[in-house]
This record gives sequence, C-alpha cells and structure tokens, in this order.
Amino acid sequence: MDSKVRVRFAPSPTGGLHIGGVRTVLFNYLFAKHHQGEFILRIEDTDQSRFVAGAEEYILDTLKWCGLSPNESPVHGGEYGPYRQSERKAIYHEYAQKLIQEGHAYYAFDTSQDLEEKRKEVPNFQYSRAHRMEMKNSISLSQKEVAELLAQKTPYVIRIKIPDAEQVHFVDMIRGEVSFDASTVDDKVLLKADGMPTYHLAVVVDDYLMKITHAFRGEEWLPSAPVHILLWKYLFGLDKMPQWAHLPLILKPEGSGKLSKRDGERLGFPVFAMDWQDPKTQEQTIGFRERGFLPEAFVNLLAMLGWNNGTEQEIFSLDELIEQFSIDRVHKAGAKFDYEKAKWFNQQWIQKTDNEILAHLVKPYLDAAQIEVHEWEYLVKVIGWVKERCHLLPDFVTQSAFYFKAPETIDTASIQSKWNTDKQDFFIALANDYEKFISSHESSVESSTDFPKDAISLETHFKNLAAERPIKLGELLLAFRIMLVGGKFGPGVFEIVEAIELKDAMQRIRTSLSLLSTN
RNA sequence: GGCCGGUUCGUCUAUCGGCUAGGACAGCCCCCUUUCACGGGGCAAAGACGGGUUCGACUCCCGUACCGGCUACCA
Repeated sequence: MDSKVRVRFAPSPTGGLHIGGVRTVLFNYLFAKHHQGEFILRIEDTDQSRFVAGAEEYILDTLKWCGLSPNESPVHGGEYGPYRQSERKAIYHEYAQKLIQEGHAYYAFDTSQDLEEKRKEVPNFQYSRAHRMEMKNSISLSQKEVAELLAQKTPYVIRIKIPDAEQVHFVDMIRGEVSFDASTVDDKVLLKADGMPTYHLAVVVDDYLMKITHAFRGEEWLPSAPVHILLWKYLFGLDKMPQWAHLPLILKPEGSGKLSKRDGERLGFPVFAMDWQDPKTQEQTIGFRERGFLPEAFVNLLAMLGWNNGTEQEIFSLDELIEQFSIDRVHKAGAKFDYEKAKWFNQQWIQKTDNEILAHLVKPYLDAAQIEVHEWEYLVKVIGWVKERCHLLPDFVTQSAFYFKAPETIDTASIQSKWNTDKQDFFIALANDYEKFISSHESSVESSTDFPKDAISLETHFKNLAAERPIKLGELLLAFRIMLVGGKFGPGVFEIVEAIELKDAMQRIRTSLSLLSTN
C-alpha cells in the first residue's frame, strides 16, 4: 500500500446491529489491521425519519463487545470529524453546488405527489434522460423560472445528471471488473428537500474527506456503484477514489433471501449482536451476547461466513484473523446462516476459554436462575468439570445447578417402572452408610482414615454394597445419578458425590426415595 | 420488466486445467462412557444445464436455467 490504509464502517442508526453489519465491520477491521491501517466509524444519520435514539450507542457497544473498536468515531474523536453526517450538512451543500455549477447536477422542484402521479402514468418510470424534460427542474425550466422558484423558497432537491451514453466501470476487489451502462441508472437525488444529503452524495464526500482508501459494503450497494463512481469522477477524480469491495450477503437458513430480524424470531435464533429494545415499540430482540455466545466465537463464526485461509483450520482468534486475512480469499456468493454451526463455534471457544474467565461470564446466568454460589473457587472448579458439555453460556446453568443445590425436579419416571424393594433397600443402606461415615468423621476428628470421600473410594464402597445384592450395577448407577442430579446427564456420579459431599448426597437419596414407590 | 451479481455434498467451504472432488456442521452407524455429553472411528452426501477451447475442465469462454440484490427526497 502506498498510503496508509483507512477504512470505515458507516451504519445508519436505525436499530440493532444485524450480523451482516457486524461481518462488514469485521472485514473492514481485519483488512485495516492486517495492513496496519485505521478503522473509522462514521454514523450515517441523514434520514431523520428513520433515526432511532440509542442506536448509535448500541453500535459502539457492539463493536466494543466484539473487540473491534474504531480508531476514529463520534466518541473516539479524530482529525476528520465530525463523524456524524447530520453534523456535516454544510459540507455536502458545498459539493452539491459545485456539481450544479459544473453541469453535473440540477435542481428539481417536483413534489412527491408529482412523482407519484408520474410513476402511475409511466410504467417503469425513471427520472432520467427519457423523462427529465417532462419534469419540473432546472434543465426543463428556463433560467428565469428557476431563479423565481428559488427566490420563492420553493422546496427542491438536487439530482445528479447522469450522462447520456457512458460506460462506467471499476474493479471490485472481490468481483473483479464490473461495468454498467450509465443510461440505465436514473438521476438520483443527492440533496433532499430537508437539506440533508442522501447516502450517494454523503458517502462520496465523506470517503474523500476522511481519506478512505478501501471501501467495504454489502453487495446490495452494487447497483448504485455507478452513481458513486460518477460523483468521484466529477468531484475529486477517479485517481483518488478508494478501492471498492462489495461483500456477499448473509442469507436465510432456509428458503432464499437476505437474513432478516424476522427470520431469527421465526426460527428461534438471534440475528442481532446484542439484545435490542426498540424505544418506540418496546419490542425486544434477542442478541448473540445474551444468548450466551462468547465474543471470540461470534467473531470467529462471522469470519468463516465468506472467508477462509485455504486450509482446514476453522477456529481462529482475532489476532490470527488479522494476521491471515486477505481480501482475495473472500467468497463471491452469499452464505446461508446455520445456527447449529454457530453453536459449534461457541462450544469450541468455551473449551478454549480459561475457567476463571468463564466463571465471571457464567455467574450472571446462575444469579438469574437464583443459584447461590458461596465459594468462588468451587464455581471455577465446577465450570471445569462441566464445560465440555456446554455449547452456550446458559447451558452451564442446567449442567451445573446440582453442584450448588439439590435438583428441583427429579426424573423418577425413568426409574420408577423398574423400581423394587431390592433397590430401595440398597439405597436405604447407602444413605445409612453415608450418615455413619459423617458422624464417625465428626466424632473422631482427624483419625478416620477409612472414611471414603474421594470418588474412587466412594465407587469401591458403592460397588461392594451392590455386590451383596441381586441387582444390576448399571441400574443402580442410573438411579443414583438421577437422585443426585435430577436427570440423565452430568459427569461421573462419584465425582459428583465427592464435590457435593456425603451429607448432601445422603439427603438427595432420601428425598428421592420418598418420591419412589415399590408396588 | 430493466440493470447488476451469484451458482461444488442439506449447510459453510477447499480446489487457482490433472479429482479416487478434501474438510467442518447437521444426519446415520460403531467405539469410549454401566448416564448425558466430549472424544475417536466409519457411512451417506456435491460440480445447475447445454455448447465450445484443450491431450485433459469443477476450474477458461459463450449461451440457457435458476437464485439473489437493486430499481425511494431509506440506507
């Protein structure tokens, strides 16, 4: 790179950040950091009717959670501010005027009703060469009429004047050479009647002023690229234009089309990075963070949606991604989102994450489930014992609750049908033995060497006790497990007894016995 | 309709003219586990179609089909 790489993510603050948006951020960020460049966040709040309070803060929080914080932004500051387009109105006016003076743009006075009627009247109406003379604008009207309308403060927009016959082409970093016949695009509005620029003007002006070298955006922008190319040509020169990269879309898991918030609701998985509540409707939308994804996993899975390093490696840390990212390994085609695979990435990252760190992340879920943790060290140990069977953070609640308190529901149904007095006697004996061990331990302070409290001796004791009886060991073990944890899951039973200790184990046996009948 | 983009197992993808088309997720089977997972092993599963170019095409070219995106004073 001849000059310092500068990229930007430019969302409009209209709601929660969708995974497609986060992936655009990610690729921007990876590209910038790979080239020791800068990543800029610019807020495109030019549509006042769609502005949503809190959305900008949400975006910043999301970037922070993902570890993708910008070098420059409305809150981080920077040399090229302001970073909110609503605060840059005067700048856009200046460039719009320049375009008008040079004959590349014009005033249009048509009201929205005028346009609506015209669209009804003319099928496939385009505000372009074919019809612009039929409309009310500074090309169709005389200079005098235009001056009068302006003097009367008639509301107007400024439109780009698309040239009659021009082949517009550019090289996309992902798609290669792309070309358009300019006559197929219409005279897009650049400056709206409320004085705000549209995306088309703002993106070009700001990318120039903010010295953006590489512009990443979703594939849905490809059709308007010729407008932007033309504006670059008229305003700043094509040699100054950033290199474009139009990223493939993230698609619905089933059927076809762009992934939307609704798909998540319908299919039961998050689409937004974090929980979002619409301030107007109060509508809650679940996020990956709250569903129990680790940011490392979230970033990892997003990176793999459209990029890979050519090997069979699938698990990457952010640093590895930065080191290995390369734009020419980005896929052209859209990718369907697969929630099952997303969970797999999270499971992989849970295994890689330190127990102490996981404990901090899991604690809030335990609190929410009203599971009391008295000893931090014990929590950390429990995390280590159960982590391999957890895909999402809330899985830790179900997988570890029994380490902290007796199960609330006991799946007696799984053992009731084969329950009999032999088994009942066995467990009464077991509970009695445990009670005996406890009291002997309490009375003779340090001396009880034969007191079984580690998993191995507990298992030996259990087996010896079972050997005296005409019952299959497997059935006893299953029953014991259910008594201890409430269901058919969890680590080895004797490790659990060791962890929760004999007194708890004894009580759980007795509680369960009271629930089982032997008839 | 027009314009633009895309097309390898169900899904994410590898392959940059030599392929018995590889991996991962999901599915199924086996092992491990006297539970559930984890883990290990295995099975099944793909080049949209038709033409070229070439000794050879999934890879390059053309056409068709299908899918998607855009077609707002929204981004």
